[in-house]
Amino acid sequence: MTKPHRTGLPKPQRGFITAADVARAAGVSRSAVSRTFTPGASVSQEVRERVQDAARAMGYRVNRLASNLISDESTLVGVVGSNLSSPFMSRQLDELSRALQRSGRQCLLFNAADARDGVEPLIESILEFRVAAIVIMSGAPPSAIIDECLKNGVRVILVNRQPDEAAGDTVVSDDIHGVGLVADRLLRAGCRKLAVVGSGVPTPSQVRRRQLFASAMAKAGREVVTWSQGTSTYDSGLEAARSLMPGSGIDGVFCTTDLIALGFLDGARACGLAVPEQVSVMGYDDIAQSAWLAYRLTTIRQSPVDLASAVVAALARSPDDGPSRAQSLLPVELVERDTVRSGA
Amino acid sequence: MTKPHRTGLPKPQRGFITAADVARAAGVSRSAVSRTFTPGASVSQEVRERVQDAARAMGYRVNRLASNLISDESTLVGVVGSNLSSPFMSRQLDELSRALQRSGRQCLLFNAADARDGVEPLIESILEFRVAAIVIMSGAPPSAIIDECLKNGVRVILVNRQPDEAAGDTVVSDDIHGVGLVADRLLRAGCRKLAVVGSGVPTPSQVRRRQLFASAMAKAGREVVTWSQGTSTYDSGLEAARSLMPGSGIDGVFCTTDLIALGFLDGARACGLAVPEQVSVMGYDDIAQSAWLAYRLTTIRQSPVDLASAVVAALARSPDDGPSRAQSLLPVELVERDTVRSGA
DNA sequence: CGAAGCATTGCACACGTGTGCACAGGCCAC
DNA sequence: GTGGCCTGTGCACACGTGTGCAATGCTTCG
Repeated sequence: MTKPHRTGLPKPQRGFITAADVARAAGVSRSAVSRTFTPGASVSQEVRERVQDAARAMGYRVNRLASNLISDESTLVGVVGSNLSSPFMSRQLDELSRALQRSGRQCLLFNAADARDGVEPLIESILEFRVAAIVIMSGAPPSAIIDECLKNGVRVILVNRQPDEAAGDTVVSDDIHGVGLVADRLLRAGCRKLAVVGSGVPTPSQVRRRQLFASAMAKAGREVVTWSQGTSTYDSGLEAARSLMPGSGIDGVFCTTDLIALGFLDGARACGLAVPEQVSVMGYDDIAQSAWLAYRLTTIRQSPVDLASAVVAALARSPDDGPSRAQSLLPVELVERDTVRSGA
Repeated sequence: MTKPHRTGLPKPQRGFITAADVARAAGVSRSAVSRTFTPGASVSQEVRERVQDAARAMGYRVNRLASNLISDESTLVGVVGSNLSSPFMSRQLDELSRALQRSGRQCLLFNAADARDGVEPLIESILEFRVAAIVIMSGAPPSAIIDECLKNGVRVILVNRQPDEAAGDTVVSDDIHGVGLVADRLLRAGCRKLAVVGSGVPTPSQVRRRQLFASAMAKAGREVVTWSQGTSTYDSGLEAARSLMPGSGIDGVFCTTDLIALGFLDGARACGLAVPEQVSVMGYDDIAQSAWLAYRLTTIRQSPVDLASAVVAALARSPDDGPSRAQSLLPVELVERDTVRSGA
């Protein structure tokens, strides 16, 4: 059912005021109205004011659908993510959406939580809106569809995804350095028997951190127990501590995510283990909750603000240079709190 | 700078495939292509298959900008919120975006965090995209602009806002019942000197809960101390406990938000107060962290899933019935944990 | 005073799609 | 055999906007 053809009524009840309406009211051509709202266009001061007054009075707003349709320069950015309510992801989304807005873009959000058959249909859907770019913070898009995005002039930015499989710009946390800091700190605390606790879901950062930690410890000649089950949640950490720790002799634990680490801390305490006297625990991300007095988790900080800036910077790069494959490494930093034995 | 006029090249390098391209390749008219992708349109099986094959091969995707431009039936929903990284808000956004997607809509997200001069310019910007509706989860939009949305056929749904000031549908948590549960529970625990702790930002739910609690306690003849400073964060709760509790004799506290309550708990413990033996503490929202072993906060649950359903239901109501002012009350529920003395 | 330059404005086309209308062709019933 | 009905298809218009091109009027310089 389409909009009924403009009736003879002077003011159509439904639908928005168009530039033609404003032009008629201001006694100018429609072009003049369009130029009034186009920065840098040539309009006399007098006409501009007349148009602006009429537009204000009538409640005129440029129709960006029509505008984008013709100008081919969209300010829409598709963002796909899952676990939007997890502390780290929600923080990332918060900062990203702010940065996008500050740079004059809009954020078309797609939640991948229900995407049982991958993010591909989501990306298809995003492309229908002719976005300028797609930011993927979750899921593993097949490289075929990424290539198709790029072919159509849609930038693709992968956040913490494997960069070697597909094209597109990549923004990744410096896991090598970060996990190195973790390994150093736990060794300095004198830990002899280590564990790495992560989720069973093989997201790129999960497996990467686990492998980096294992190899660093192997190099130092330390034994490492691996626990990977469930999802990346507080409950997983809780269960890990309960079923892994009692009588194990483990005295140093790296949780691949702060959220897991906090659950692990509570689980360890419930088992009667003293942190950090008997077990040292480290996390990764530095979510807000890690600073809470009940936890004071020693962890690795990666800054969502930096991530947002990096994404916007990647967006700003001229797309005419062809499908770039630039990778930006985000700095990380050790945050000392109270869950690792002092290295004295 | 507009797209260069279609050159003589058989395959334009930039930009998307159009329905006309597909029609040419499949040897049919452009109408046939359009009808193939329009559910319920009349196309023969043979043509449909030929079109679909060509479309798949060429990577054709309907341009929803052009489609929305003409059909006037947008599936885009503007969502404005702030504090997107707070546990409760991020959970709400998570559920809302999922529910919107499940109902075939898309979510255009606007972060109001940087909006120093109100959400009005944000709403202006949203309207330029000719969204079907706007969901406002934050900020206090002037009723003038809400009326203008409605006049243009854009539904407006206010989440936990004051419904009496402006038109538009409203979805609110049942604060009256919820705060009633809080008051009952604290009285049943035998608390004699109460405090209500909230942020200094006068959001509707903040002031509402504070007032309801104060009047309920006044009715029961109990003294109530009010503390409202800072924002609705963990740190506010922490500071409140430190500067309010020592030597005050307060034995029952209602924090208007779980996040504040968790900070308050840590602050109270830091002051050497035993919870719930010396102080009973209750929150509101039931965020995930409240169930963590370090806190086990007794609180009021309001379900973000219910909220999302209510918003989608409001969206589904026919807009032809004129600007409705329907209000849906979300049920709340007492969650008993360990921060309130047993009522025995 | 005339010519040239410049600012301003309107016309007309383009963007990509949905769909009413007319028309063609096949099928069925009388 | 012929008229009526139904299905399928193409033409053409509409949606609201940006902008190149030409025309107009004004200013300035020689």
